[in-house]
Amino acid sequence: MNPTKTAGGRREQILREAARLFAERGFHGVGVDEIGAAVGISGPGLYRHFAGKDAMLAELLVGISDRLLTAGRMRVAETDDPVAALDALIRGHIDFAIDDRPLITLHDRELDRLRESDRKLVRQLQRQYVEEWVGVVRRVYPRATELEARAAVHAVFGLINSTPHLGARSSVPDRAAMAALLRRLALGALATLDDGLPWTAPRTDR
Amino acid sequence: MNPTKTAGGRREQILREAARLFAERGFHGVGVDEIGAAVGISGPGLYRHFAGKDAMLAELLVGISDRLLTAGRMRVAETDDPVAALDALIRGHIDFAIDDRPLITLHDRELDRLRESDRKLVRQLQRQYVEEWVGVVRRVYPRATELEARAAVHAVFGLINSTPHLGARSSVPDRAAMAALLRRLALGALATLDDGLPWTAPRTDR
DNA sequence: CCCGGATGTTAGCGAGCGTTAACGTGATGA
DNA sequence: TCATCACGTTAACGCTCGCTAACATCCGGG
Repeated sequence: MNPTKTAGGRREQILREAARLFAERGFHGVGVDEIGAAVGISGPGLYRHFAGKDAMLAELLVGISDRLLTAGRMRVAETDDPVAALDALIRGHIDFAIDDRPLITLHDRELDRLRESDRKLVRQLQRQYVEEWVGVVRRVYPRATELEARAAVHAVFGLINSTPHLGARSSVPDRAAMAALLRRLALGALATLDDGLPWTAPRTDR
Repeated sequence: MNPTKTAGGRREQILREAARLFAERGFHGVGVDEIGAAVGISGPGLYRHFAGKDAMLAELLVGISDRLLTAGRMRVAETDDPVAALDALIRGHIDFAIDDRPLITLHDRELDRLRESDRKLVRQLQRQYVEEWVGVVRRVYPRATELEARAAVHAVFGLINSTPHLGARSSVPDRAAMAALLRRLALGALATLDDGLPWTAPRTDR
């Protein structure tokens, strides 16, 4: 048993390439032949590892949602300080967005291509992840309403998940700088939840 | 000539429905028969108004990119105060994201389905729009580097464009509140560009 | 009155794609 | 030695889908 090229490794290799292709050209825009070619086999050979094209997408989306939720819960459970928990959530999500760009892209783009049952499962996992964030945000910023907190959490997801849109150009900051910048931006956005309700326009006199 | 149901009105109606369907199920996930059914005609009748399915997407994406850029330039040109210009850009983008959700969704999701020439045009318009933002941001926050400003602008786009992901549930704030919240979050995120470089972690003692 | 353009309709073609069928091959182990 | 299994291959089927062809209908103007 070769640990680097076992059957499980093959599956993971296929999933990795499929994720990349799906993110690049969309689920319907990628043929099984292309996925096969990306891993050195051709076309229908994939059916020795997966029940079908749909099954690959389902495994990808369920996997990412589950990992996000599990990691999020773990980070929150590790501390009693809500501020530290929020920071940990932000850092974790940023790491994920930077290191698994294709999956993040698929996560909120190809959800509707799933079978009813899988879609429901993914949505449930996503919702629980959001709830984890909302709970922490409301503890850090008790003046924010439930609706505000929820919308703000989604907005921060959009902020962090914007990373893939920058294209892998040379014009992008390196990993550490990018992560630090995204963290600052996310914390700065959420910090406005602490202000009084009639929020003032930015001062012109700086 | 009936101004409400002229030929141009028909085209716009088709474009509106096509945008909605493309945003819901993806470009490849929608058939021409569905688009036709959405406007009361069936299937190939669309070819009296558009050269093909690709042409509809192209017109949608070029249209939205052009409108964003034009409106952005106008707002920036209307004032000499960079802070006011930035606020105007933010407000304008928010209005767009809230009022034209399908188009915003398509804008950064189905770009690769275009012919080379159209894709190049859309990318050019998008780039110019980003440059408009980056220029204003750098005037407001001169301590930010070019790369930081550019990444921050993309992040703010992601933040504002997160609106469609909230689903049209009842659990979403009304238009005015949502717009105000997004504006606060965007301004709060960008405000961190003004801080000293070694950005401090959020204080625990609040 | 009737011509012609605008705007639809249905039937059908041709290509692409996901999937299955049938078959090959090399390693494993009783 | 040979049955078995894991893992691929190619051929082909059936369905969907974008698009075209051919034909209908309404309607305004000479």
